[in-house]
Amino acid sequence: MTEKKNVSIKDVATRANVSTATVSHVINGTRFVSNETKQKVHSAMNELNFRINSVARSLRSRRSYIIAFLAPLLASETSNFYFMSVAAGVQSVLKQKGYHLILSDSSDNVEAENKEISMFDSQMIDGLIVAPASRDCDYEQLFGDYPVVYIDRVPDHCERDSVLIDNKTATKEAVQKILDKGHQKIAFLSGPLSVTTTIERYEGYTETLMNAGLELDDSLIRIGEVSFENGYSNMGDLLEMKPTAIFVTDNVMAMGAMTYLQDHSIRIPDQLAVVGFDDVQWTRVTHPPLTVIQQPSFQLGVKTAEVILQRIEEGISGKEEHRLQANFIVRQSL
Amino acid sequence: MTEKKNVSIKDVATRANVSTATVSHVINGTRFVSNETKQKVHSAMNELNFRINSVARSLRSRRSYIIAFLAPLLASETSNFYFMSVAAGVQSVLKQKGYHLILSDSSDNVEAENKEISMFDSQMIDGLIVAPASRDCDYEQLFGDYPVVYIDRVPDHCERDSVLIDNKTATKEAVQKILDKGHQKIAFLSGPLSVTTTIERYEGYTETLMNAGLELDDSLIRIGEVSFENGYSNMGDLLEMKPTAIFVTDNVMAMGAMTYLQDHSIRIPDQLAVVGFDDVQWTRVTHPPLTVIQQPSFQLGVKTAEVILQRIEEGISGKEEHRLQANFIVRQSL
DNA sequence: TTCATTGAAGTAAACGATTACTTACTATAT
DNA sequence: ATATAGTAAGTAATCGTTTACTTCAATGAA
Repeated sequence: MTEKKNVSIKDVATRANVSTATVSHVINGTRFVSNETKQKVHSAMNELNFRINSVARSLRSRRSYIIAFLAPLLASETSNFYFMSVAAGVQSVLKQKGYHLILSDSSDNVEAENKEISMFDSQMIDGLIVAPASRDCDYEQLFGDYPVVYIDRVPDHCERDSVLIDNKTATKEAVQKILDKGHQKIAFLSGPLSVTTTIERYEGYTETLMNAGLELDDSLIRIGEVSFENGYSNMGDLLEMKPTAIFVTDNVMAMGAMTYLQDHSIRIPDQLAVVGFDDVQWTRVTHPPLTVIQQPSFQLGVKTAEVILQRIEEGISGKEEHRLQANFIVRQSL
Repeated sequence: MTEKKNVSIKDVATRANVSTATVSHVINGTRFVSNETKQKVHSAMNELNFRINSVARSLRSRRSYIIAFLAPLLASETSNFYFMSVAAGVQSVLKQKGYHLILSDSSDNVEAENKEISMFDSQMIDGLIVAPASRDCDYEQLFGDYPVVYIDRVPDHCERDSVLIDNKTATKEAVQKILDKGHQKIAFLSGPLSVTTTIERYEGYTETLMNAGLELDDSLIRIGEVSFENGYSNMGDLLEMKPTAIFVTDNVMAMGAMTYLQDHSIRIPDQLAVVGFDDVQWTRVTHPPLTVIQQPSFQLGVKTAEVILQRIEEGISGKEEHRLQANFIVRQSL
């Protein structure tokens, strides 16, 4: 790389015949500078093609304008882009405010996650947005001196702000809709109950059935690792219990399930009604298009960004819970 | 935020009764330090819960271990996750090497893109990976003093390394396969020819037809903004020209097109054979599953990360073109 | 005329690491 | 005994900003 010496604020100051303090204040608008002087400084900056060194700035001002987002971004084989969409929402807000976003992948694995967290030191980031991989991990001791906001899920003893989807309400609504269609044997297919998100959905399902005076039938409930294959095979198993409807809480598993149904020419919704989670692209082009609970993923990111930005501004961490409502998207699979 | 004073290398040095230089060398392994002293330093670091300040480190060492990825990440309404998948590939390599990734969205818009580039100053990032929004923009003057690698596409007068998909070869192979099935009237649906990627695909299509001794029929060719709606409506228009097969170069448009075909109960591949681009999730669950050209998006990211990391190591920018081969995934739509 | 006030800009000490240069000591060769 | 080389670690300048504190001149009041 060419050893171009960097143009510093000092060079600008010399050229404009002012002090570095003045240059800095012109750049940041942090104190009054006469128009005349401002002009001189601006000219000097242009002539020298000055670019501020944000690292030096961060060091001194203790602000980096960088926020980290830690989530299972690259997770499963059939990549789950849910968090990417969330990230897009975060990004859209930060961008406007002049912040940068660092994306980190936790692989939904506590160790990888902890390692990532310790890679961020307090000076490097102004805040952290995290979708915790585990419920029982003492995150507090890992965090540095910056605001933290949990997104999508929270650990057991949550001491921070959180922005979540109202999973239980959404699930209850969906299951109720299924009941309203006259179904009694409603299967439930889901990922492991190791994150609050899944637990809430599970509770929504069981509570709704119980409220309707139905017995819970364990053989209609399948919980397993999230994967296409798992969705596919579990669908086969569940079908033997003769359900008339199925509710799938994860879109990757749902895709496996739908593929199974398609491979075996099961007519939807006649033979089996299907309701899924997440309004991902493919749900619109299946035959028939899938009825789903749509999580406002982008909005989730937007809200989270807003919350963390405010905390950064205030200079304090908080412990507020924000819930976003999901939408029930009616298509033809129910 | 609590005004916790940060533990610095100085505090560690004092506690361990050594100099800051020694502490630094212990941390970085940059010169020999006796085991005894190393021990003292490590103990002191643990006792004080020392975390290195990477900002100060960057300032002095002129290395940030941050690489930026600038691409149309959040692009269209029906979010196109192609670049997210590429980012995942980049990320997987960087993570191993202790680098961080900053994701920036260009919105495929030159102005937004230029603004983003100028937000990165030379100290902040060690390298830039960019999918240029435009062919005719003088990027060189915008870049700072770091290696740059173009990904997926290149601008007109490319002076940098690039990592690309061999679009032309892939397209030729695909179109040839369509011809081999006996089709003569092959429609072509694509996004604007404003990026090299699309141009190469267009050339692949025309050349293959010409090589086969067929006349090019402009009425079978549709080029327009990338969107679901555009895919949908263009599919309708094209159908009037009675093609027996269609090649769609963009997955968002393909989704629109497939939806049109499904809505109008066109039998695939009997009435119309379809070949798409990108092996995105939904192509596996359409009826029938779509035959596509699969771009090794994750691998593209991996390769790019490797290239830029090497340039950073070498300290020089280069101008090499790397091409990755795409795969033809045969499913039932052809 | 003198002193206080205000306005505009300068001085220099941080921020927390890295690193070129120097030092102090030990061991070996002459 | 002295010069020489080698080993382990210390000193302090430096990276490029921000910012608390100071300065200087001009203005107006007494």
